[in-house]
This record gives sequence, C-alpha cells and structure tokens, in this order.
Amino acid sequence: MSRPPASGDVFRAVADPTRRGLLDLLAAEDLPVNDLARSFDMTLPAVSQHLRILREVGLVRERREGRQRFYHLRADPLREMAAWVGQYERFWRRKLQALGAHLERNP
Amino acid sequence: MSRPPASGDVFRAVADPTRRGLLDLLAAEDLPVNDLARSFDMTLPAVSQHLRILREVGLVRERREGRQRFYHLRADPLREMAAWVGQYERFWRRKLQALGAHLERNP
DNA sequence: TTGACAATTAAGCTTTAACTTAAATATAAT
DNA sequence: ATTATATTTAAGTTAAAGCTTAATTGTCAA
Repeated sequence: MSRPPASGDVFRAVADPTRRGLLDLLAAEDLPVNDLARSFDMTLPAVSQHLRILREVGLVRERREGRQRFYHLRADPLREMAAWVGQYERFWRRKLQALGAHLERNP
Repeated sequence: MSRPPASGDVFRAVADPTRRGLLDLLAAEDLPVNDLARSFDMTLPAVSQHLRILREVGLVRERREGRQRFYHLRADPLREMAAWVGQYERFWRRKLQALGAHLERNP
C-alpha cells in the first residue's frame, strides 16, 4: 500500500519560515538548489535538507537537468491547509461585520 | 513597546495536531480546560501548556469563571495563514482547469 | 582520466518541543 | 479552618528539529 504522502504533516512542513520562503521563491519560477540557497543565510546542505522535507510531503518535485536539480512547486498538498483554515473564515468575517454595523450606527 | 503578538509563529502554533484539535473544539463552543483535556490522550498539564502557546499567539482567550477557566477562540491570527495559503490557490485551480479541459477534449 | 561543480547524505552538536510527575495557586464547599 | 476542585507552573526527561562540517555521488569539461 502506498500511503498518501505524509498528509497532515503539511502543517509541520510549512511551519518553518525557511521552507515557506522556498515555496514562495518556487511560486515564481523553477530553480536549482544553488539559486534557492542564495536567498537564505545558511549552508547549502541545510537548504537541501529543507527541500527533502518539502519533497516528502509532496510540496515540491525535483527535475534533473545536467548536474543541476531544478525544483518545482506542487501546491496541491496545501489544499488541506486551505480547507482547514477556511473553516475559521466565518469567525473573522463575523467580527468584521460587527465592526461594520457598529460604524454604521456611530458614523 | 507591545510587539504584535508573536505573528509568524501562528504557523508553528498550528503545526501541532493537538493544538489544531483544541481550536476545532473551541470553534463549536467555549470550554473549560478540563472539558478540553478530556478529548486528548495526555495529562491535563500537557493540554494546559498547549493552551498557553495558543494564548501567546492570540488564538485563544481565557475567561475566569469561578474556579474554571473557559477558553474562547480568537480566529483573527489565522488570517495571516489564510492569506499566505491563498496565494497558492491559483496553482491548484490552474491544475483543475487543465484537467477539465482535458476531459472535454477526451470525453 | 583528472579535476571542478552541483547536490545529497552522513555524522555529530545544540536547541527546542512535547511530554511526565510533583508542587503551587486560587476558588469553592463543608 | 480544612479539604476538594480546577488549573497552572516548575523541574526533569526524551525525542525531534535545525544546523554544521566532512564525506559521497553524479555529471560535465579540460
């Protein structure tokens, strides 16, 4: 059985600011590890390890091109997060609405 | 100076499944710690510590009532997360659209 | 084929997280 | 006053994260 690639741990994968930064970069364009690493204040292996974690939860894919490895964003696993956080939208919407009503009463 | 209540660490706060569970419970109703703790397979202090972390990032508030402490959801800090993950929506939307187009060509 | 480059894996270290049990605090009930 | 209840804080343990340097693998170029 091939289990769904570490679902649930998407939250943990994305908890780290470096990893969110990596995803943000990859949202713009596919990039090789060296280029990615330049944006962060840590060694190349460290970035490589972060990429491994993103790979494990399916948030990025690797494509080999010569001796470089281009990373490509796969956003799908984030849908789980979007769905979860979406359930809370009504709470802040409710509050905004209350604020609006208040401003209307007290213009 | 009162710094913005630990913004950015909302991701980390919510990375833990127990803490997400707590928020999910509180989305339905305000509850005292004991009632909250019953839902989890760990000691009361452990749950109390999770609640502290949620408090620190402003995701819950405490209201004292007799000797109980009712916790109340404050969803606002999740907006940061919603905004971040929302930026990725276009990616899976694009993919769904591609799938749709494919199915139309190959009915 | 030797050497340089791109990246990962291995090994080790330090910090942080997530628990536990025990002690402390605060309120309520007897 | 004592005792019980609700919760937190303290102290200590274990495991996982996040780094680093060093060693390894694979590809290109001279």
